[in-house]
Amino acid sequence: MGAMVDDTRNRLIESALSLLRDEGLDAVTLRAVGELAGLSRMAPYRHFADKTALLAALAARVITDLSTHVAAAVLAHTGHQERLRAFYDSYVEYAADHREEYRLVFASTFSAGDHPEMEQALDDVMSALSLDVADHEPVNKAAMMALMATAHGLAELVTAGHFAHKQISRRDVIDVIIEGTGRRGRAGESGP
Amino acid sequence: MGAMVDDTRNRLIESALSLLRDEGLDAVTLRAVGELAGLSRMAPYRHFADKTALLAALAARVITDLSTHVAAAVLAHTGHQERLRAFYDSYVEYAADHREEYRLVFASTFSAGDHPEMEQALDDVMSALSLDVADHEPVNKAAMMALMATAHGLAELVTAGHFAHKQISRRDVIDVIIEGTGRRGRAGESGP
DNA sequence: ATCGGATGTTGACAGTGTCAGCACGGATGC
DNA sequence: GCATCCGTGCTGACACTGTCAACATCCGAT
Repeated sequence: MGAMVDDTRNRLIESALSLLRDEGLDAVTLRAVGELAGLSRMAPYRHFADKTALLAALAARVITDLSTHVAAAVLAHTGHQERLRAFYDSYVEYAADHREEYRLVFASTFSAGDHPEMEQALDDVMSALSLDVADHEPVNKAAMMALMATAHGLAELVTAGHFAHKQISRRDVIDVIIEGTGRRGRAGESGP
Repeated sequence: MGAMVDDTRNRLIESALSLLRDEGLDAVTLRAVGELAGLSRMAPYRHFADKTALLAALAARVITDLSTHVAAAVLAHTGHQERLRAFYDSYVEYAADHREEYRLVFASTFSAGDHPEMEQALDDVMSALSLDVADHEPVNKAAMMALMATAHGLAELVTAGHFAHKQISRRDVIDVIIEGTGRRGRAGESGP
């Protein structure tokens, strides 16, 4: 296939990421991406089926970044409660600090299940993070899902500005959640 | 201002909603909306500042619908645990049955805080629903936020297809969540 | 040396949101 | 009664987008 591990392909993703960060999703146009990568518009079509394929690849990259960030934070703590807090804190922190990127991952433009690369990245993140949070004990799938749903919901409310606007601190909300979540997360009752 | 309580304005919103439901967000173009309302393209501009303003108004409408649906389900039950379950169930159900509409509400196209009409609708929903769920006892803001975050996170994972694809039932995940959430949701410790 | 495929380029096109400018119609002033 | 104005609607034009075709180039295998 491509030259050295698909060099230009990565350069295109990197260009798209840069545009997304600096100027928002609207600025990520194929023409702009191509130009920033030192190529012409249609160049991306030699590496991606269409624009959404490029965005999906970019989303996969973002997911990996998020995962790295959160995993590092979680593993820096010991004890279930502490890791759980580190998980929520770092997850929301990443989303807040990388608003445009985070929102891209859940953007409505791709049905998520359409792009295997992205689906794969999401699966990896979920199982890996759940394992870390639960101190590497087996985790049941439903609990894993609940964990991710809660984290994501928090992140969206934060990136949508529903915290800053009101007089609510992230910390308080996470406290409330942990209070309830602390007792779950390990293997247990249900499971297909 | 407009004629009878802004008749055409509502007709435009209704047309946009119809398009959104039947053909997805991409099909909601100003030209199509105008035509479906029996008008020309630029007509919407006499009632909305630009396209995102129309979408925001539409989103506000969807939020109200969602709220009605969930409130009815919650109030049909008694007891904290039962209402909590009804809340999650009906919320997720609405999102699953009105995928495109639900995703519009949290679409990245508007920063949410930009459009007061929508912000207002969201605030109303949150406080009203939280009150219902908590059996009309005072609710602390952080708990309210936690409730909404969890419900929204669940809804997004469902509409993104992350449940159907895997072998996980909504029910199991909601069970796990309720198990932890049951003890919160009332007024309590913290406060601004 | 030559062929083929991968990679990249420009031309063209339909579709989009939006800015101007013009047309109508009813309410309001005298 | 007439003039005026403003809310509402329309078409024309424009810049920009994603994408299809068709053409150029280069490098490795035959």
